[in-house]
Amino acid sequence: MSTVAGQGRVNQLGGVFINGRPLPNHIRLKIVEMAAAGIRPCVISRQLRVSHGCVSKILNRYQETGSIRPGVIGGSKPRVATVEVEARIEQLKKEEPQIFSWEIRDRLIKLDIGHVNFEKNVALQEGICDKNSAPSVSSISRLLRGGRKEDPERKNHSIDGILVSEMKNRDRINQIDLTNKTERHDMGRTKKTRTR
DNA sequence: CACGTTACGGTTGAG
DNA sequence: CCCTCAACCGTAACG
Repeated sequence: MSTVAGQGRVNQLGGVFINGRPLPNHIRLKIVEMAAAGIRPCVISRQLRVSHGCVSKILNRYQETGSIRPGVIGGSKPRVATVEVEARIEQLKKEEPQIFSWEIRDRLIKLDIGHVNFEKNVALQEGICDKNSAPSVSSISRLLRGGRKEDPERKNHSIDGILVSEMKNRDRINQIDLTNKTERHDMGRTKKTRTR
């Protein structure tokens, strides 16, 4: 194990942390275990050398989600471009090869006015897309530039799976029996040697 | 004093 | 391949 140590810093309490990164799982677990044992947050903070703000946040999150894990970092929201919209983008480009991406976007927005788009409405209701509901210019140009590497069929089920599992977790809040459950959900964090 | 909240400087990753 | 940018991070400090 590389144990690359990363950029470790030391906080006011003498605890080690990596700026911008979540606290390691074992500490998060410890925080929740101690709280479950009736230990006050301020004591947990001092003993584990984790800022009280962080203890507060983790405990709070655990109460409302039942999960020890940090939130999902990075990435971007699901594409707002539906298959319909994508088709339209490609069509516009074919009809007028010299057209600029921003013009396509512009037209997309106009075309959508007064035209009820079911897929779009669903996306809006689910907060997947904003009031503009038009793909970004960069997204359009990338698509046109041959970026076509996205799997054709959406795989929402995986997301659903995650949400469902978190919901189940939530049900366990009532009976905190961490003493023998040892919550081991360390999903393999395959370090992919970033070169950033 | 305990602790909820948030500005800040930071990282991540899908698009 | 590189860039963008919104989502998240923990600390420090305020109230």
